[in-house]
Amino acid sequence: MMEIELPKMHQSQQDMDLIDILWRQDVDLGAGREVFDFSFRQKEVELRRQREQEEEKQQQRLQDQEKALLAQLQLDEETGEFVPRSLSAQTNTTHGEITQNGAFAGHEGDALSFDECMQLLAETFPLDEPAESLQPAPPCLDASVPPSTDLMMPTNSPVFTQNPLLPGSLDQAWMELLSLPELQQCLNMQMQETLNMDGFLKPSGETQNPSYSQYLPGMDHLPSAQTEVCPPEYINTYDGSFSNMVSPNLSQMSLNVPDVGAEFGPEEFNELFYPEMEAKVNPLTCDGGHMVHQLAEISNDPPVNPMDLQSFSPGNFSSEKPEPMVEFADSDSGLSLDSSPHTSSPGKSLNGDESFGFSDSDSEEMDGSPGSMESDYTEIFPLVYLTDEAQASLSEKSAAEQREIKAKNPKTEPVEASGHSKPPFTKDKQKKRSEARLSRDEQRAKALQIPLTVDMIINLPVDDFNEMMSKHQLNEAQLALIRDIRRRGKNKVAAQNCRKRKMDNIVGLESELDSLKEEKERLKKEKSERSTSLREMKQQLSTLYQEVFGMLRDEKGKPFSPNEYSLQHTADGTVFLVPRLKKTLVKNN
DNA sequence: TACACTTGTCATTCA
DNA sequence: GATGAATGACAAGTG
Repeated sequence: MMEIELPKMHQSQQDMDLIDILWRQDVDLGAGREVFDFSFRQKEVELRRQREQEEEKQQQRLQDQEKALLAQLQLDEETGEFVPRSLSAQTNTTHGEITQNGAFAGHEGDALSFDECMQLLAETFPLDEPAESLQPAPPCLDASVPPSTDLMMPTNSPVFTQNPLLPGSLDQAWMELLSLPELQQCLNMQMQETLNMDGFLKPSGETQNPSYSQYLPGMDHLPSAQTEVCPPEYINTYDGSFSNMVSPNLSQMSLNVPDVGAEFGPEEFNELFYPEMEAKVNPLTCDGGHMVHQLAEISNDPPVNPMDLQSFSPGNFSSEKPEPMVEFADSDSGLSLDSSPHTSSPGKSLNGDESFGFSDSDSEEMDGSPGSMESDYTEIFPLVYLTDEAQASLSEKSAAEQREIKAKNPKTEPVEASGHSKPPFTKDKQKKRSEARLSRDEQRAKALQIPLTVDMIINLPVDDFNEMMSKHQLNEAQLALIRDIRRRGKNKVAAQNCRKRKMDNIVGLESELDSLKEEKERLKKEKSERSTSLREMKQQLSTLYQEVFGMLRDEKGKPFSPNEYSLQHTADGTVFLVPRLKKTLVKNN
């Protein structure tokens, strides 16, 4: 039975590979695979069925294995250091487990060939959906996929260079896969995400891999002994990330794969980048219950600082600019990144929590250096004001209530509290600028020690304002500044309202213009219809005229000549036969 | 670097 | 005359 089917299968496999090549050549043009051969699809369906059966067997085997591993991981979970993978995530990552870990495959005695790996990849990515295949959904965007799923991949890749059971071309293929820009971008995103979420590196290797994968473009060729310290479930995740990220047309991509560093063995790499980890985890193996015990042993050790790992990571050797890493470390404060107007999003900049650490003295110091780095802080500074809710509520309160609230929150943002929580053209960034602009007035007022808030100066009624002014002894400069602040504040609001009205007028006029255009088109159509109707009526009248005129006879029974006579009718409907000459005379009369 | 857009500010007019 | 609203014009910041 198998002797008969196998040759057939191989033949179909050859056809499939040939069509695969053709399809991958044209997939960039948007051609679907089914375009090439209809019979191929039938063969493909059969092949898929066979492979699905094989996969089911493999998956069943792997699931049993994973269950055992999960049971082992649960033991680690007692230490609080390891979180077991979800079954679904592992199920998605089971295909290539054997293929990616040569030692593991050898242990199972069920290693797949490179072609089989590629077939599994081709199945993983639906070939009849080139659009999706060309743009595989980054697994990092999939919440269901653990971050470590992707990040484990690069650390496992170098193992192929060490694995005598696998062909050398497989390593190159992995290098190509890892060199995919999309994959690297995704890995970098995962790296950033992981570093943002985790303050320390987990001993499970989830955060080791980010630091490693981040520099894959430059150093992905370096072999690593990471797989030796890697629990098998992470090796499983390798396949999941691979199948999720690698596009089926990867063979189309010609990449300059760096020479696999023969001078970099896994031990050298580990000594270079993970000296401590190597000392602790080298005895680890991927099989047996020893791993669990040793992993628990690692988990009890102090966690490795991710930045330390980054400093050890290959990126520092391949990157020409190690300085950004130092800056990145400073970004943990949450200020350096967001403080930059180029990198900070308006929403983040408006987040009061991030800028809450600035004090009044900070803003005053920053005010003296416009355009400098501190000026950016000056723009952030007013964001420590009340929240939007408080500002909105402030805008609705009376002046007295506002004064009361201002007493508690002296730095209430003036614009928001002035009843214009939503200026006409205000965006977040512009709102930030607006706040920064008014904060200068506030800082000027503070510099002159004006005992009134800018909001009070601007929004108080004249009587209340005068009363407040009379309560304080103000010098000339203070009075002038208060008048300027009040004038500018009111004018600013007026300008905003004016512009809003202008825009509303423009919108209204545009709408009116549209309606007028529609009316014009309707009238033109109506005119055309009327003209057509009139033309038809004239035609009918002419026909009727000729018909009636042709029926008229003189005394001799001869028809009247149309050149000598014509028919005319009066208002009462009476019709006369009038000679042409007489008709002319009648007209003249 | 040029350009468009937004916003703040000033000057002016009017009620 | 003082005040506020409205608006054109200009400058500065930003993408």
